[in-house]
Amino acid sequence: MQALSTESYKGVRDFYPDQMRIQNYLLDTMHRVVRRFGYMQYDASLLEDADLYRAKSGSELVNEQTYTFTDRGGREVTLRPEMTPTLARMIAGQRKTLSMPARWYSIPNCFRYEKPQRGRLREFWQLNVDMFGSESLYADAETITIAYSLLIEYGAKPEMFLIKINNRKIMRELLQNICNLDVDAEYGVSKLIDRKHKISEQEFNNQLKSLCNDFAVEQIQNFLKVQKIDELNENLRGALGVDELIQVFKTLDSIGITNYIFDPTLMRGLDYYTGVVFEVFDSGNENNRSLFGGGRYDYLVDMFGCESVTATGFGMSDIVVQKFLETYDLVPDIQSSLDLVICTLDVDSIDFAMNMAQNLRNNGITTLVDFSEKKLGAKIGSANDNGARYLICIGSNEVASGMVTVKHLSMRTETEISTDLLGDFFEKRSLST
RNA sequence: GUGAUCAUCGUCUAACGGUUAAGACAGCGGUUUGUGGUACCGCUAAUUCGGGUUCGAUUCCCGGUGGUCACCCCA
Repeated sequence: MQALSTESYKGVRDFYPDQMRIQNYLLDTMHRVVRRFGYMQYDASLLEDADLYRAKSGSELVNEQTYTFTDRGGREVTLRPEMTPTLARMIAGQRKTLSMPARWYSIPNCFRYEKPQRGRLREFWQLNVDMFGSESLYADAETITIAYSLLIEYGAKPEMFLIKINNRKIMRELLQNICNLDVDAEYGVSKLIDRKHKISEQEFNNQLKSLCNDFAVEQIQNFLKVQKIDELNENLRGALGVDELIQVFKTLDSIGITNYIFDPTLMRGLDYYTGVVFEVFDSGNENNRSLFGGGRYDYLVDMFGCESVTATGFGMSDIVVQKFLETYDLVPDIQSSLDLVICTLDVDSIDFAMNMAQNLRNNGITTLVDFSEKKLGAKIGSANDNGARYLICIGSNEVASGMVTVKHLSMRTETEISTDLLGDFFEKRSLST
């Protein structure tokens, strides 16, 4: 019989303890920062009815880029490729009873059937932060502030990343009302602008000319050259989207966030965005890559047949954050931690040690009993490697006398104490060190 | 999905169309039978899989698998 492979399934990761500590750090930081803004956690199953994604994005996506299968009852099931449709479903389901605005977050694992690459795997964890039921632009500003705060909390400096901001409404005003494009042409131009940085100037202009007339081409080219919001030409200055952005920028300024720019070329791929959109970029010279982003999507809940609920939010994947932190050497060296390791010196002392350890654990002290038959020196070494703060050896002397020697491993000090008093000893110590 | 590129002990590296595939780290054991990781010695452990060329393939060729890069897509 052929041996089974020890490799994990294609495109997913095993989290050995060393990686799990990092993963926990990444996710714990997300929880901490987002809760600090008053957001409440929700979650759902990773299984969803495949129709949920068909409704939103067309069947091609569902069939080719998701894990979709038929269950024993003949239902089409999809492993969630993202959280937003699930969230919209949950919001719609409780539409009448939720108090708005609702500030919700989640860190689901999501699955995409794609060819894996670095930073892009088939399973990933994605922080989702969303606010429902507020059409205020302060909601958009708050969302961007959370995104900013997360990276700062991870240890990033503002100059390490750049927040690009745009408003879909400006583009819609330009393409629909000023250039008078039909729906197809508008869609084509949008996709083209999204790809602008990937193709040459020449190529871009050629494709643009094939999509719309000379007047529109000139308008669009002029618009895309704009560097600052107040440089927008007369036609657009009065547009609703411009005023909205000015207000969001004012709020960001008042908070002290300076590493943002207005970027007229920023589209974000998603069709469901309706207003302010933003995307955070690594500002390092080598990889100017997109880290994550989000924006306003006011009509997504409509597909559940209920009253519209305004919404704004963003998503951020664990993998992208980790790669970003690695390039700036910001991944902390996290040690596992143990309050105490008890080393047994002979087999007859193990029961005594086990009993002692259990009493300490009942007092909330993290205690490991090393009952292996290794040399004592090796046991002390591995206690150190495991991040233990204190060490106690138990042999026949200790069992007979009830007195133990507590070693503080890093300070190399020893304290002799009765086993009865150990609970108090650690309770006092854990408060101080 | 398309194209490119890579694949050697658990990890990082070395070597070669030909005798037993080398080293370091890690792990385990010993020198040391109740107290600090050291030092010294030893042990464990690999050519991704399948096919082809060849007297002989880990090496060359083809294919699979997996990683990486670009495209596609990026929710």
